[in-house]
Amino acid sequence: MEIQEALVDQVLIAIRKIIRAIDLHSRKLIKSCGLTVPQIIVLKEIEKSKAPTVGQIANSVSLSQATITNILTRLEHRGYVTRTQHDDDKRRVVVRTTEKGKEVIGQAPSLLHDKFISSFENLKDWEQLSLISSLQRVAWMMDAEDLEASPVLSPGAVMPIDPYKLELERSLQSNSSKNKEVK
Amino acid sequence: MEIQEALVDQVLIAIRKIIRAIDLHSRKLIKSCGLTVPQIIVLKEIEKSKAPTVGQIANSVSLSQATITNILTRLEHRGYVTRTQHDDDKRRVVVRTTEKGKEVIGQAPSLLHDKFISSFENLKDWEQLSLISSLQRVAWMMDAEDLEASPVLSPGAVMPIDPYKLELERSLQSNSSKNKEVK
DNA sequence: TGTAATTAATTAGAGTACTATATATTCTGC
DNA sequence: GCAGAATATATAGTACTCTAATTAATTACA
Repeated sequence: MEIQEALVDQVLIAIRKIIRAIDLHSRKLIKSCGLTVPQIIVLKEIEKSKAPTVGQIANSVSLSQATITNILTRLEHRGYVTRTQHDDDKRRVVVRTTEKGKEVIGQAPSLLHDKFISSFENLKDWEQLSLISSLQRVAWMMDAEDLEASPVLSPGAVMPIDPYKLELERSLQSNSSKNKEVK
Repeated sequence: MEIQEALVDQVLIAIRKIIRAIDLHSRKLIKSCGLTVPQIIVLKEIEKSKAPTVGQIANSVSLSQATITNILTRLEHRGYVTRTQHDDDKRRVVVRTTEKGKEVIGQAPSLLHDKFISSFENLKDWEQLSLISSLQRVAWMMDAEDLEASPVLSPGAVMPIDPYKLELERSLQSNSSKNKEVK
């Protein structure tokens, strides 16, 4: 029982270290390319799904609408995106990248530390898959809370892991359509 | 090569989902107990290491000193902690929990989702250890960047995993000294 | 048709987190 | 003892993120 608690603590500690590492990396990017990780993610999403609305971006990148509005305001001020009213539905705002915006994403660096990426690439295949599977599993276990009235988890039931295997396989099959930002 | 990039993307996506889940949970805590996760972490740390200075707290919880000052200001306003000048070295500020502060940590809920914790506890032992090992490994791989002139990573070298085994074992041995916040 | 409910985006307000800078204090070397 | 270096904390400024409330536009239904 106490061991369980110590282990759960370890989970939180490890996650907070990861969060901090990602945040620090994001701040370094500001100096090297003038954009933060969230800004690059949003810019890329706009490029990927041509001329999306604010809400669509929010759904795609899993952030609140208010956050996207916030980030877009900054990107717009720097001339990387434009906001125009939707023709049919005037409540909607259509977002597009400018030429300047396209240019800056083209040369945007990797969203994860170079050291992490090289370390990751040096792992054996099964180790890579195991890492990703673990991360996705944790993400899923945390996400479950929001699914009110989710499928019954009987006490003692083993966590389903299949969704992640599926997601992983899907990503492997569709990777040819991904943009290359990692050299 | 392209598969590698898709996998690295999967890592970032999974981590961002985890970050968001933790943030959302933290915001829910504000309603249930009036404190956020970082506030609880800081409060607990003050309790644990009796009367620490601001810098000591920052080191213990791996946040910048400015962030701790920020959080302490809020905790002080609500009467959960006090700040007093150190007797010998007047640059230092000694932080202590008030009675009100001790009370509120006593009834503070878990820092991770209940669903996550119950899911985690239902995992087999090796699955729990595997999850934690993966998280710690990711944290380590990301942290490595900050260690300028770190031990040479020859191209093709396998990532060392031992530091985490050690950390894990240490936590298992010392868990009896941990406070019980998870029922 | 016209009001009510819904939907889309923004605004307001708060918390976390950083870097860089300022301020106060202590230590060091002369 | 005192000027300059080092240390500890606080402040300023920025960005991300959320929820809740507002504004504007569309849809539904009576």
